[in-house]
Amino acid sequence: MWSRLPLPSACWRPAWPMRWGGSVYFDVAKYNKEHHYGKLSGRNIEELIANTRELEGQEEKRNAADFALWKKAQPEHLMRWPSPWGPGFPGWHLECTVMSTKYLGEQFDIHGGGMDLKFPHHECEIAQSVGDCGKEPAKYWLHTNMVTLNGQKMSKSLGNSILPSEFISGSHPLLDQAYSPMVLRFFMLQSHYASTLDISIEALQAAKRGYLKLMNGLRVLRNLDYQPQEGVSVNEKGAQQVAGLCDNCYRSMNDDFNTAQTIGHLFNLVKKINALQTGQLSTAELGEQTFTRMKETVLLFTEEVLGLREEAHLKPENLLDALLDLYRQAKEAKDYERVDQIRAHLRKSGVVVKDMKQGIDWAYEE
RNA sequence: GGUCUCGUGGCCGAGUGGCUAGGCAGAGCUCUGCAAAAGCUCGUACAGCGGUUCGAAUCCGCUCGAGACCUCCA
Repeated sequence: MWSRLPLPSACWRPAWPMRWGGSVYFDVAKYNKEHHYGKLSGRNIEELIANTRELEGQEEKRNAADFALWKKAQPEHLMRWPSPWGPGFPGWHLECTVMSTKYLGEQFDIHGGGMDLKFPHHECEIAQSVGDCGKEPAKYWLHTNMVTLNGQKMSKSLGNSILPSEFISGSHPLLDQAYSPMVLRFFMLQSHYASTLDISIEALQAAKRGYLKLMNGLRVLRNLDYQPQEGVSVNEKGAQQVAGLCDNCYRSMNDDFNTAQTIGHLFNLVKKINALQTGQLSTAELGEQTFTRMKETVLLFTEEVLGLREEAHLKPENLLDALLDLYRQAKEAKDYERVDQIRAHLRKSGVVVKDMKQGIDWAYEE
């Protein structure tokens, strides 16, 4: 991969790197004379150096805050590429900088990552980019907080770490069932990205039901259309309330991606949608403009902005079994009109019913 | 030890000085052949102590508790 990327020689100006043996380090102290190393995580270099302990393998650095740009490959090292300093491999921070520069340019809009990467990794990325081209790599940094499990940090040593794939399959002793990707997404969006999120069975179950409630609302909404009614005028207060909820969706997302609050507003709108379905509220009371706006807003925020979509939960086999059961009953009752009806319905899905001596089965229509 | 974050009702989780967050669970009501769904109503929460203020979950201080980073590897 590295052979296809612009290699460091083009990337580094001689201002801050310093060479040592076959490795190259970034001189943080020197950089800090002109720029603030630590601006992202609110640190200053004096404290960093004062608080650092002596560790092995750091003899090559001028001081502990320096970081490797290019590391000399030891003979047994598998990763190795040629460079002006001999065979080696890029430092961790440089990998990211070179890749993002190649694919996103010298400066891009948003750089995400867990808050554990804020220091030192992202500070180093900033220093490298500024050192190289004078620009900070990202306009905005978006740091997500950590996830805990039953109030404890997930870690391998505690034996409480669960892989994403294990959530989805449900194959983990700490899980009571499988949780689909959309349920997990909903679960995470219910908290702010910068807050810690605690995973527990109770919380996951609650999220699953909440997600299904939202999806049911969406399904109802898709089938709703504006119906004018004679003698029914727009309820201004109610319409304003709905319009306000639509505004709030935008407002909360614009407020540092407050997805939790946005979901809250969406649920308030789902209440209105359900009331419309059961006739406790009419679209005429809402007014065409407000109704249309509500429909567009809810679909936009749920599906496009939050990325929450309906997952197919229905098992076609079960539905087919149910229909064949009705078919069998109709046949026994000699209700041939109904029998033909069921056959016609199934044929629409490419399924033909097979009446055999041994019983009833089905096949794909050929 | 240093720097920083957090502690909200049974559970999860928004909210940063006065205005209903929301979801799940629970109770009651309406609707209903039964059941479900849905709607309405309810619990009056902000770790503890003290302070600032007309007023604090929200600001300040202290205490207790939880967590992150401060070093390597990625």
